Amino acid sequence: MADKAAPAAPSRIRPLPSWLLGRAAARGRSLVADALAGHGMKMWHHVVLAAVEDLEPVAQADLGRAVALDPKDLVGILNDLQDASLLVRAPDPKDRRKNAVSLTAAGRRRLEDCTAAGDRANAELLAPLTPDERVQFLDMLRRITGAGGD
Amino acid sequence: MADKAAPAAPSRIRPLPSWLLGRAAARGRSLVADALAGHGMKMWHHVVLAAVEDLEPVAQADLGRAVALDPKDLVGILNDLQDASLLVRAPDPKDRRKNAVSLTAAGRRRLEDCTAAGDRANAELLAPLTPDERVQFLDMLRRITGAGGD
DNA sequence: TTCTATCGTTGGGATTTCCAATGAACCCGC
DNA sequence: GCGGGTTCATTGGAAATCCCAACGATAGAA
Repeated sequence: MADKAAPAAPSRIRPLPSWLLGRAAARGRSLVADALAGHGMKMWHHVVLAAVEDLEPVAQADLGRAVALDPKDLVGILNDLQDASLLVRAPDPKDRRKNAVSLTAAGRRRLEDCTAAGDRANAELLAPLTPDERVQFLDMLRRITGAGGD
Repeated sequence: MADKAAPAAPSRIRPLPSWLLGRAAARGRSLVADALAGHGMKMWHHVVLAAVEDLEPVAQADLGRAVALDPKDLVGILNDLQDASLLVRAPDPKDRRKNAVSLTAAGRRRLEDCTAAGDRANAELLAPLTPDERVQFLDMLRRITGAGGD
């Protein structure tokens, strides 16, 4: 468990915020991916499932725009989730081009499981920070991501 | 300029630190990539060039371990950098299996350019933070990446 | 009607990341 | 010296991610 000696990055690279940020994000993604894998889900499955909960019933195009996912990739995700009976695609009587995507009861339960798993992974991710620091950290992240503009 | 409306992530996903971290890291990578592209470089080109500066003369295997890059990918990066006359691979007389990788004068100049470009990109990335916050932010990132353990 | 745009879907390309195998060269113990 | 195991640089390719183009079907506007 300790033989994964992470060598220090080059001296010019190590102090770069973008580098640290990339490393931290990679750790976060790894933790979350592991947690979700326990429920047979991947990150985008979780994201799409959560988006459907927010917007249901929702057309695929709107869904894709909501999560900034390519329509092609969304089809694959939705196929996976529908094959697992976590959501359904129903024809929209108002517009026969559209699929009204909605969660199933199993989808809602799975979403709860994934949310719990994701929260645990994130708790582990932020474990090195004090509660006050976590609040500050998230606030800084929101500002950096341009939550207010661009 | 405002038609790049970034839709809000799902309510269950948006507050996740791992999600924010991923978004912030993506922004950082994008900014740095754009800055480096102006010098015809990519992120790994910059990282490898900086690692060579730290370790030269260095064998490729050691270099790969230092930056945690797959040997195959390192070959491609080194080919690019050598084709651009930024570094040289010299046979190691002590061990004929090894290539002693060293910077050229042009490589050193390019590294300075990339460092300046990277610093500018990172300044833009952290622009929303006050100087004090930047110090705190980097400290938190270092702790999260497990700079002190794991 | 006809023209334009959007829907879900399919196909494919570019990029990144990772693993396996090769031939050459090294080191160690005999 | 000489085998056995290891490391070196390199090659080949799988898998995942991301992005763009096009299609038939459908809707809405002129």
